[in-house]
Amino acid sequence: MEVLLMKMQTSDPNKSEIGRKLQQNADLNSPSPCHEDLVDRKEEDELESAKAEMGEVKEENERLKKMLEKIQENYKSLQSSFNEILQQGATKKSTSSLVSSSPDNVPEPELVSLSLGRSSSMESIKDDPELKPSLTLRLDSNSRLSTPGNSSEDQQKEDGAAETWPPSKIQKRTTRNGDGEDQQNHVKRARVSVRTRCDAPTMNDGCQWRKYGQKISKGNPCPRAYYRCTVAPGCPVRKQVQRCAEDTSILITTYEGNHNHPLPFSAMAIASTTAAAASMLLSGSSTSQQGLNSTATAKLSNQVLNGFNFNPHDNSTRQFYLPNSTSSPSLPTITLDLTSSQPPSSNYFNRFSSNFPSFPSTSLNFSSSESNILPAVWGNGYSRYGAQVPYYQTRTVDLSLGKEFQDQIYQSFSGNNQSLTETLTKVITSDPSFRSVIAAAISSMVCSSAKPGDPADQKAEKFGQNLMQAIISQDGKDQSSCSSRYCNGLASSTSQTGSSLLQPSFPFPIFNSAFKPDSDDKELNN
DNA sequence: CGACTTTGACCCGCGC
DNA sequence: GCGCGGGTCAAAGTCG
Repeated sequence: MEVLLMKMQTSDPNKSEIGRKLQQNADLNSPSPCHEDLVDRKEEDELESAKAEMGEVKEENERLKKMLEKIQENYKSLQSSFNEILQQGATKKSTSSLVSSSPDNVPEPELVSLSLGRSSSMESIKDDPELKPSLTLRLDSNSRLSTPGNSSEDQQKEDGAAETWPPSKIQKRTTRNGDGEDQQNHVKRARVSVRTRCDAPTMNDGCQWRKYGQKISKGNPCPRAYYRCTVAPGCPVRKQVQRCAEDTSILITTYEGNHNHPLPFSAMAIASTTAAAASMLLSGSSTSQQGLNSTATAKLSNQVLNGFNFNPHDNSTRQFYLPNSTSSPSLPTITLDLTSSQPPSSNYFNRFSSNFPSFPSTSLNFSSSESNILPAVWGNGYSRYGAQVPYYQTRTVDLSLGKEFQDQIYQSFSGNNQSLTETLTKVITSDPSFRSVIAAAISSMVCSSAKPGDPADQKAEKFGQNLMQAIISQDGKDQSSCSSRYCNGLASSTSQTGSSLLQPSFPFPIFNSAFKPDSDDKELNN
């Protein structure tokens, strides 16, 4: 924005200078000595170049003006939508609580079908109530956004919730090792399992990992490898890598914990996505009476996580059961299934790339399925290896987005309909948990822009910033969603050592502005 | 030589 | 109490 203003300002001096030159040129048209002809030519050249320069600057200014207008429009629509939603928020909450309690007092299954992939293959099992597993994903979580005002104790509790690894063992082990971590909260833990097609032994997710163990787990001939993050000493993040028994081309990477250090740029995508997913899961299990045994699957396009190096080569949507060992029944696990890729032609966001050349081939592949989608890992209630996964009766929270949503987004991007931000706002604000996932996905999109610094890249980045700022400022207002917590989760530990530590790893002002919502208007209005 | 991997031993929780 | 299985440790080996 500042660049634009500077350029607009600098264009005026150009004009006046050129005017002066024109005047000089007119004066010089009168007969003059021969040696002055050379001076004339020089000045003519200068004039020509100045004219050309001016033209370029004008064009650029026009472009930037249009960008500015569009951004401002988007911002205004976002703001008005949020205001609307804020006003309606109280009524919505009461109605949703009414809806959730079924009239016949039959406890409904609580399924969170966060289906960001496009799959309808699970419809076959949707109607069987026994097959509906449990994920208590309470969207009106009691958890509160950790703001700078919050005590560090709160944050530690929150951190301990998501970052404790291993759950209870480490408590005893750490006494041996001397790692003083807060292991109090054994209940709030979450794993994020990412299923990808990958030929390499592990996915390149941008982080540094050190292998500390390998085991042959029961039911899967492929050994499971244990890694811990070595980016910073004492980082609690672990990951398990194991190939799927049914299809060895599928790599199941299970992450647990949040990084307590600034992340490499390339690791942002996966970290934010998994943190969002984990946070989403925890927001449910934290408030659920019965939801400790929750498992969820979020089917994301395999291109959403741009930090990954893997090559999807299978367009078919297949369902797999995770080995019981991977989807440990004792831990809430959310599975990001990236194995069902889509042909590029069917991908709306790929189509956007024509309008936004700097957008990477990232796709938010929202499900077009109209139904509740059961995650692959749930299957028929039993893992393929015979271990029963106990389910609890739960409430249905369907986050799957229909084709209408896709069309709206596409049309918005095409300029045929309401603005994209307006559309996204409607969808995002309709569910706080979904906001976190959107924020993560968008961050990964913006993160991976190919050519930093070019105008289109800045445009894309601005868009992401606006959207995410709106998302998180909304979070800050209702204090109940998890997207802000996921941001805090990423930043939480750093806040103990210094608030500025995280900043380099988050290229977006959004993460900073989340803690100072008042700055939003100033920044965007400038 | 340091960082990383391998691998057998060990610890612990859980189910029977 | 016992055995099983998951997860971790740590010494030895490997690699750059």
